[in-house]
Amino acid sequence: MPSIKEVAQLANVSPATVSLVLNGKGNISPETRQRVMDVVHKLGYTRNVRARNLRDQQSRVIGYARANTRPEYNPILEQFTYYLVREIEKQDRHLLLFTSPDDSDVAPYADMIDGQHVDGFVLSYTVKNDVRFKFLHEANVPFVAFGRSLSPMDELVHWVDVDGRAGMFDATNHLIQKGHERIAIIAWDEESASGQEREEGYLLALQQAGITPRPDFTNRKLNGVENGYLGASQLMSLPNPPTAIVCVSDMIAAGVLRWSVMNHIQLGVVGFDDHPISQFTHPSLSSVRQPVERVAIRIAQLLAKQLDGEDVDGVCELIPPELVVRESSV
Amino acid sequence: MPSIKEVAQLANVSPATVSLVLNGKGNISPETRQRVMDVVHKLGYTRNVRARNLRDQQSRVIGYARANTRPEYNPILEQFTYYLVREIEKQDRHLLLFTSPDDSDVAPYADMIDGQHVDGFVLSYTVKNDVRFKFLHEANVPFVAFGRSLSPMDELVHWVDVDGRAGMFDATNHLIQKGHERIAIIAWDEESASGQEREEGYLLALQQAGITPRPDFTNRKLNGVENGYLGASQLMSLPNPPTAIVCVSDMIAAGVLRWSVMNHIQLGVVGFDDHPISQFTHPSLSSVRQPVERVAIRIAQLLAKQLDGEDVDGVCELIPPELVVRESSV
DNA sequence: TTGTACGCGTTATCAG
DNA sequence: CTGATAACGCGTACAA
Repeated sequence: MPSIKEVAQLANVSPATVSLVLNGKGNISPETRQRVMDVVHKLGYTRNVRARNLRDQQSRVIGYARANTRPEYNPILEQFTYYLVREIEKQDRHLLLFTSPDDSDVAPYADMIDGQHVDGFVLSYTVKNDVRFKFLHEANVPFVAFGRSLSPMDELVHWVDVDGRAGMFDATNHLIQKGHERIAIIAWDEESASGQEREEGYLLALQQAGITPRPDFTNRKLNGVENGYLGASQLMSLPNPPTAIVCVSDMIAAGVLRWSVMNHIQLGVVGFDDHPISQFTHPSLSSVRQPVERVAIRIAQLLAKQLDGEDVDGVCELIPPELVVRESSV
Repeated sequence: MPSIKEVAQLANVSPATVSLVLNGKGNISPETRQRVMDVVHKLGYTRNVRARNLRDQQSRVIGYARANTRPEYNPILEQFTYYLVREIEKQDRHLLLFTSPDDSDVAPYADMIDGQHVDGFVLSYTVKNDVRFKFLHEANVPFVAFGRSLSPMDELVHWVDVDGRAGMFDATNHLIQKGHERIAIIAWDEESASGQEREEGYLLALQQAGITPRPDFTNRKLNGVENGYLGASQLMSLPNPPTAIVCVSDMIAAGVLRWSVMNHIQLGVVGFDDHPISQFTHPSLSSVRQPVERVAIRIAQLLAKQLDGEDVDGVCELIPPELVVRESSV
């Protein structure tokens, strides 16, 4: 692996000159420039990124944690990660994956900072009062979150989120338009920031249609197909049961669908995420599609701004999702 | 961020001494050692990993590419990535994600090597005669592949794979035991190494049962639920159509299931991967479960061996998968 | 254009 | 036997 010194020797110039040529800086005569470039090509020289980063006191690496508390898999985050990497590479940065035993554990983040492995972070799976927001903000480490903490910290930090309230409002409203009046929801536990948003959209749509929400129509479950099945069976054994169910995720919705097919009871169902399999469940599942690519791109851009020192505090963006209507809600 | 120099000054020793203490090397008196450690703790000093890596000529980072030619998502690889990161962290290494326009494009790999971002690679989505094998082997860069190339290169490099032949043999044999005689397969294109293995298992099981394979019973599709649907409709319009279909992936199998439900035709179906949704399709899907965690752990270990210089050439491992029987094949 | 110092930790060499 | 000095890895910025 040739170094800048070898190039300098062969080109009869100083290492400094080579550096300037490589970076298009300084006043270098065309001949010298040419001579240097020739040697660079002949040797197949490529700059040692690590040396440069050491000097610049940066790593040009972004950290992104995968929590292991959620073995259920998440196609949204998988896509998100892909788009994120792609956008970050445009900035000549890279994405480093690390694990976190728990989303509310800041220790792995501290380790990454102390080891100076990363210049900043992307967070996902945010929860209410997410401790990472406070920790990273106080540590003065750049980061952008996919999702909010629904706390005052949201004013101070950078986040991009899908407007779950609008999405669930649309979903619920769509069912109302189809004639449903008894609409239930299967939501996550109250700790989930995104879950809470989606619930609010549901309630809002009911209110606007003059329907009084029934407390027993809110069923809380962890994510998962089996939990959707369970939730549906619980909701449908209520007196005066719902005729339609909105779900905070397609996994849950798939379980609801499964229950309705098994029990031969027609049910309006709308999910959330537009999971790849939604178009092929039976019946196919109406869902709220998250604009994952847009989110990833914006996050990468906001992070780059911070990293490049253009910081303005508290930039945030809410991106509206899109309702995709299929057989489960016609 | 305190440096080793500051620690040295406060402890009244030289930076070298601090380094020796930190690494438990050299002959340092207990008092000096204690004095240094006290200052280290007082300052909250952590070693600058980048400086160390520059000196050691390594990055302690493993590269892993995500190809963007396959927007369909893959829960197996998502899990795989997670387990991989976890195991690699035990080695004080990290996983760097990068994108590749195409699995058979080595340019992104070359870039990562030239930039000295990584010490080695993990490959997945291997294809027949995978060009990356040859390239990385010749470049003398350590790597371990999840999957083979079904070429002579397989003898020279390191790979770990799930025994798709055994898995598909079991799946097919299971259907034969259930009384099926006309069993078709929906496979991938012939470029896919893992796809070919699985086909062989299918053929093997038929042969062993004395069933002559029908060429028109092999249907090739790209992965995806919609393609499974299409494949099923094509196979089922053949004269003397199959009574059962094995599929190289659960995505494809889900499409087959969908077709069979829509057309009210009972069909034995077995998929491959044990996708999380398989237990909740209607009917639930029998599938071949990949031991992803074991694969990831072995890959990380084999890579570590190479990186630590214990190289032995051509270590490879075939790990048997497990058939999970559900409603679609009873 | 170039010499030189610097970023930071490690290790071989050398002095006490 | 203990610990300091200096060179090294490599690229970049500033003064000359």
